[in-house]
Amino acid sequence: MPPAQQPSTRQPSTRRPYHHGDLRRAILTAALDVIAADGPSALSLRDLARRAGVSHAAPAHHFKDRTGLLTAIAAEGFGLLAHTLNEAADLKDAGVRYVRFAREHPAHFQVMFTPELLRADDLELTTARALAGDALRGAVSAVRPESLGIDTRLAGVAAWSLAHGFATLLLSHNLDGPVGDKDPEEVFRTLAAMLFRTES
Amino acid sequence: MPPAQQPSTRQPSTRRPYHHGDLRRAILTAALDVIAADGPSALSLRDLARRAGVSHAAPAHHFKDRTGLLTAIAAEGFGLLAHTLNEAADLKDAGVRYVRFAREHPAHFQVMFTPELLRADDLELTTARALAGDALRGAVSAVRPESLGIDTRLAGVAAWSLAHGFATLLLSHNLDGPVGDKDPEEVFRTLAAMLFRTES
DNA sequence: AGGGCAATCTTGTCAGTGTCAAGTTTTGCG
DNA sequence: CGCAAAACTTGACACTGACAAGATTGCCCT
Repeated sequence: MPPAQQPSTRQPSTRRPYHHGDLRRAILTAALDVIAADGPSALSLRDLARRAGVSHAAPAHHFKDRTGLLTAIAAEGFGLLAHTLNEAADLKDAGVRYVRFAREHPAHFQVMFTPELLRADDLELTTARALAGDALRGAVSAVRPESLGIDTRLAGVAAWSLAHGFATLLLSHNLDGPVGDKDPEEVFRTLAAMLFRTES
Repeated sequence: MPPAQQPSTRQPSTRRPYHHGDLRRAILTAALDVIAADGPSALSLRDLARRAGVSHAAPAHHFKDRTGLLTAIAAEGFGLLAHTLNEAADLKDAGVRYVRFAREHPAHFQVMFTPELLRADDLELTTARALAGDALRGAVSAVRPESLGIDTRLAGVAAWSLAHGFATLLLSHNLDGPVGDKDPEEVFRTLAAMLFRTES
């Protein structure tokens, strides 16, 4: 179908306005849909432009590149992740939030950890990633050092690996068998209890 | 440079022979190089053909598709992984071998766990994946059930998540800081000791 | 030995894509 | 009010994956 000209601002006239209104956001959400469904390799700037009802070169004005679009997505993802990790009660809760983030924002998650698709030196990306890193380290250092093995640094790597591996395998449908119809977050809580013999 | 015509079989004549000799393997290894360097999205069938010194349509005869090529890589990867996991002494050794596999075959590893790039119903892929799954389950069930928490199924998920997450984060250069110049396999051994309070 | 068939590889073509350059419309600010 | 910049369009170019049809070669079978 012809993309149903949405004025979305201004005149309710019949013809599509020259300016979209919020093209940047429209392209971003369309891209997230495509990536969540078929992965980043299925992403086409021209297709996104068609979905938004604009010309094929319009996205370039907001993101410059295909790489620029993906970098913006990754930066947004790290921001969202940092936000939810900062509200974690303890380390286990941080892990659960990590898994939940991957499930609720699969496109962000996938792009965030595919560095060859990103502009590594992008400022927004690096600062957002640093924020997320701080949040993660904060959650790790909050646990009493006696309860974990030797090094808090290594304990952080262990926790991150467990959560990241679980989330990744979950998204790639490699845990459909073992997890079954159980709530993945609840399953992860059990795994986390195996790693750290702490409370609950 | 012009791809240095390698007769590799038959006449040492100066002109390149019509048949390549082992084009399938040549394309595969070239693809692995490209993927290891710049990820699957940088893969171009025409570029691989140029590297092998054949025409742009030659690869299609061996792999049909871009998807077919990636599926063949994934199948080969699962075969290699199954082979090394079957020789593991115990669960921790299986984890170490898992991480070593990811480091020695980063292209295989990346493609194996990117299902949207693969032909899901391919026979060679599904059988190879099943073999690898059996090998993993074998390594998990070898450990005495008392030493791990409750369910062996869940213990397997925990071990797989830890190894997979560590390998993934390693390949995406997210552990360059924490691991530093230490041997990653040795670091992982420490993490594995945290998960399972078993021997050594 | 040799004839023919299938596997392998080539050439040609088409639609689709990312990116750049240059022009057009609109917004907003001095 | 006017004008510069932002937002978007049109056009073009090189590149890609895929398909079709033809050329070359290895190999099997009698």
